[in-house]
Amino acid sequence: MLNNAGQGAVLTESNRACEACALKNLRLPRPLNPRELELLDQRAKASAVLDEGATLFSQGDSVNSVYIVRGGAVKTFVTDRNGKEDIIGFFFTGDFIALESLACNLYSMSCAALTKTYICKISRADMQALTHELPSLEEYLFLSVSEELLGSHQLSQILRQLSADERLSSFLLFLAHANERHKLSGTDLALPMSRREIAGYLGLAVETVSRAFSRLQEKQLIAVNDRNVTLLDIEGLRAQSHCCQSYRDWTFSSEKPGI
Amino acid sequence: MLNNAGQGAVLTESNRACEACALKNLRLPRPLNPRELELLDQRAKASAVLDEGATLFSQGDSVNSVYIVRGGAVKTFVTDRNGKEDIIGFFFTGDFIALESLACNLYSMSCAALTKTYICKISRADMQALTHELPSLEEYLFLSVSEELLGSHQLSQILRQLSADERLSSFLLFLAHANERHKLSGTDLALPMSRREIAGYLGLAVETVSRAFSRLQEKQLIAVNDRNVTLLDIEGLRAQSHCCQSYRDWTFSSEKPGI
DNA sequence: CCGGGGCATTGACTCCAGTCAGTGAGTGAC
DNA sequence: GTCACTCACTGACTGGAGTCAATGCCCCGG
Repeated sequence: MLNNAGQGAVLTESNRACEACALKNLRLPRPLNPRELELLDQRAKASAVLDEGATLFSQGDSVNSVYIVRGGAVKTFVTDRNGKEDIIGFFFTGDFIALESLACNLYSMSCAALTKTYICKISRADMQALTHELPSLEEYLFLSVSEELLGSHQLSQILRQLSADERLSSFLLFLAHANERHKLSGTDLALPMSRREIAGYLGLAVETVSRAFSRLQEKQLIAVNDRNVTLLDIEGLRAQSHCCQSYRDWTFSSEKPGI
Repeated sequence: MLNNAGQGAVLTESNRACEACALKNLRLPRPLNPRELELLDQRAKASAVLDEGATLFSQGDSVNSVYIVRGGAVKTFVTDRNGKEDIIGFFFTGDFIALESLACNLYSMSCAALTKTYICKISRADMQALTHELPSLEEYLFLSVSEELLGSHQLSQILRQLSADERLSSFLLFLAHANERHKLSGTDLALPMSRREIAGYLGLAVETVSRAFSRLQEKQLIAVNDRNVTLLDIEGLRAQSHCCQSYRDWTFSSEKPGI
């Protein structure tokens, strides 16, 4: 099912592209200062290129590294007894992947690429050294995971309260938000994930996701062309997803406090 | 609805009970070392006693402190437009409450006591000072929030996949687990929360929770007497809740790695 | 070229959980 | 004592989402 197994995925040592790369685009609880960036950059030598569908790590693998998406998109997921994938999260350029796994020895989830994806890798040992050199990085990690947790609470709320159409509206707004963070269109979305993956994330059946797309289109809220979706009426979508303005908005509002 | 409002709840300065108190029982990603404990202890002077239903903080309040449950139980929640409470989490003796809120200026949720509850309070400034004196505490906080996040993933899984009976089974096993952490019975549970609160946590209607209790009782898996529940067949319950052995088990397995 | 497979969509049917309604027990105010 | 209120439970009905099935599209390989 997944080509290109595991940790072995095309690692190119000392890939100097890192120097110019997207670490600066790390999703920010607060901006990294130059010194933090420089040190991170020095450590983040090893990188990987994942083809679509390739696995970065699997549930049960030991946690030896931290990964950052330098470009592209990945999903984290667990596979239930029926073979259905339960999607835990999507990660885009600049995101730490499953940072919270550092609290464990073994991954409790798998990670695979949605599209061709470039990964920065920092070994656990390097990360440990870094956080000792640079206490503010530890704080940064705390803030990052905290924001993930706040986002997860919102997802839980969505899963508890919202109908299929509302869930999909929330999800599209979340993607639009992610797009905007990367200076892409906030209305024209090229979904990197399949309907099945959306279903696995939103806790719906594939057919239900498909029908929800159709209904939102009928309501003139979006225009759907396969994986290309145009948001026609952001306010209408926001109204649909009432519970939360847009996924993760809380966590990104106003300036950032320290601990 | 909630008696006894907010931050003002019966703060007794310099309550020396702290010295002997439950900070040692902090839920552990790893044990705090004696120095960490001592420093925490010194700072955690101010404490609060909350009557049942009393609010510790409300959505929108500014985040000025960290709170730890010294004894009792609290819920964190948001109230939706229909006045229904969406329960985000339950916290018991030794737990940090909504630690991830340190990443924000304002609370994105409210917190209220389920029973008479004793709270330790550490001001944000003290916390900041502490983490500078004691870098390993920062790591501790990172691990704590990471584990919360891993737990939240499991909850999301529960909300996505499981039927009402299965959700309740998972929840009861989670409570049993929490009980065991506090050296209480893992089979005889005195639920500190109402059916409505369980419903708000599991994303169900109150009536559905009630019916789920009845069905689990019919199946001889539990014995229900109002808020006193006896788990008769742990393995049967575990089978019901298939997705995850027991809520948070992942996060508490094996020894604890550092970053 | 055609066949196989995955993806997306749509329709028909089923069923679980929500809603509405009614009951009884317990508690607190007066 | 009564009244009002909350909590827990149960029954009857409804509806939204899951399931099963069929279709069309596209891509890849032989």
